[in-house]
Amino acid sequence: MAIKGPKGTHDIIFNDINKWHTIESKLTDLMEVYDYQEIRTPIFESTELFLRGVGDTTDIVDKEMYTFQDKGDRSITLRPEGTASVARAFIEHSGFNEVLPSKFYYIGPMFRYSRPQTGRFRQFHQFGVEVIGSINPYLDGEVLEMMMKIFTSLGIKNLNLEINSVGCPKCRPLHKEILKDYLKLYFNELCPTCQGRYEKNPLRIFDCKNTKCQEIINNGPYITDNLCNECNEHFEEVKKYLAMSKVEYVLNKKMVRGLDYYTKTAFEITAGREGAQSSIGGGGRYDGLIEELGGPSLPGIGFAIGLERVVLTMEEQSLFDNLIRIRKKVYVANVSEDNIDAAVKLVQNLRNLGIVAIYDIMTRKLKGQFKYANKINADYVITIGDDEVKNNVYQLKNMNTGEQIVCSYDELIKNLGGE
RNA sequence: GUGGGUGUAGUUCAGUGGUAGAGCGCUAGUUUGUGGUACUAGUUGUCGUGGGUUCGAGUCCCAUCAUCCACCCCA
Repeated sequence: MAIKGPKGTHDIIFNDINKWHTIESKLTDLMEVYDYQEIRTPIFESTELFLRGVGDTTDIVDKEMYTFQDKGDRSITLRPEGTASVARAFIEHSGFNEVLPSKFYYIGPMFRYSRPQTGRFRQFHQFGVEVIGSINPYLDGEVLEMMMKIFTSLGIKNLNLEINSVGCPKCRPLHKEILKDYLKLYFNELCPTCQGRYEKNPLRIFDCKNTKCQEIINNGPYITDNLCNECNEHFEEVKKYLAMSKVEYVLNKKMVRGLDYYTKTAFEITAGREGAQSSIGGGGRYDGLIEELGGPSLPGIGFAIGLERVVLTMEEQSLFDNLIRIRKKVYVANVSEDNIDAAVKLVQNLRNLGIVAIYDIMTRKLKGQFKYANKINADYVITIGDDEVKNNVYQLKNMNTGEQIVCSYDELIKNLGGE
């Protein structure tokens, strides 16, 4: 039995890789425009980083981490998300002594041990952005606007941005008490999961799908009603920026995100997929994280986009159909084996001019070579035979129009767009 | 972690307990130096794996593994 890839992993192979390249190049282009720098951190870290950074009441840490002991008996974890690593690297390299804010983006694999299903893998890929060092609410707005621009520039439709404010260490504890006082009255009616959440993280009850729990929580106090002045003003400014930038959003007072480090602005974005795994990105502000991880008290904000879900959404919306290949492909065919060396030489010359060129390495007959050229979507086929070699001319066929001309080397290069 | 579906060719899938199949793809051919269409031929199978029932199992039963879908959670 042949060995298969581990559960929850997938290969990006054959034509699929073009989809990823398309997305990645769009992303890196945009990041340049916004003047963000790429950061590459290791894909494994000390387990402790995630325990402290992501939070040990989260499901991610609780049950989804790939953790193991290495040969030096260190506890290692494959990163389940990117923010903690970026924060760690920022602190470790004293980013706070450099010009602020630090603006990073990253792209790479993440690992979570969960049951795979549509749009969910154990090794999956995220693109993410982190900005450290500014508390300005306009930054929240800019980051949101940028995230939306990523999706719209890829052509993705039916986007739905939801935002909320989850408060800060000043107002959230107070709100939690108010919420708990309210929930106490209905405690016995909550589902078992939510009864457990009551002590550990009552805000998460908002996420419950149970209709009874929803009924109870819908009539309860919302965090946005109990924000401190600072958080409230901040949130108002964020919304002002979004209105100014014509970024459409829905205020979702019930949204509470699954990671402990979020403060103030939190957001999530979906793209019209029905039900399961419709979320293609999310993020928020994390003003306490840098300090929590041993750095100075600096605010931060970021988001992550699930690339598998972007690919899935783009496939569903048929957005890969009209990908335009900018570089033309030239196939150099030989009439017989005697002409192969001439074909090779031509291919080498074309390549030196930056023209994409290939020739037959399967010793196919001429007809077979044309079939092959057609299959690989060659734009041109140049045929080399004894006549052409003798007369120093080239048969150039445009595979899209079917037109074929005889030309000199200079004309050939000119036709192929070379210098 | 919970629940459901499916495992047969590269792929998508037929296959009533009795000789292993089709479409697509791929490879080659259809006499002369030219693709897409058409036609012809070929295409590698421990029918996921291990047990059981049976004269006989791709088919029925059990187990196991894999995979897909949904829940949970998230991207």
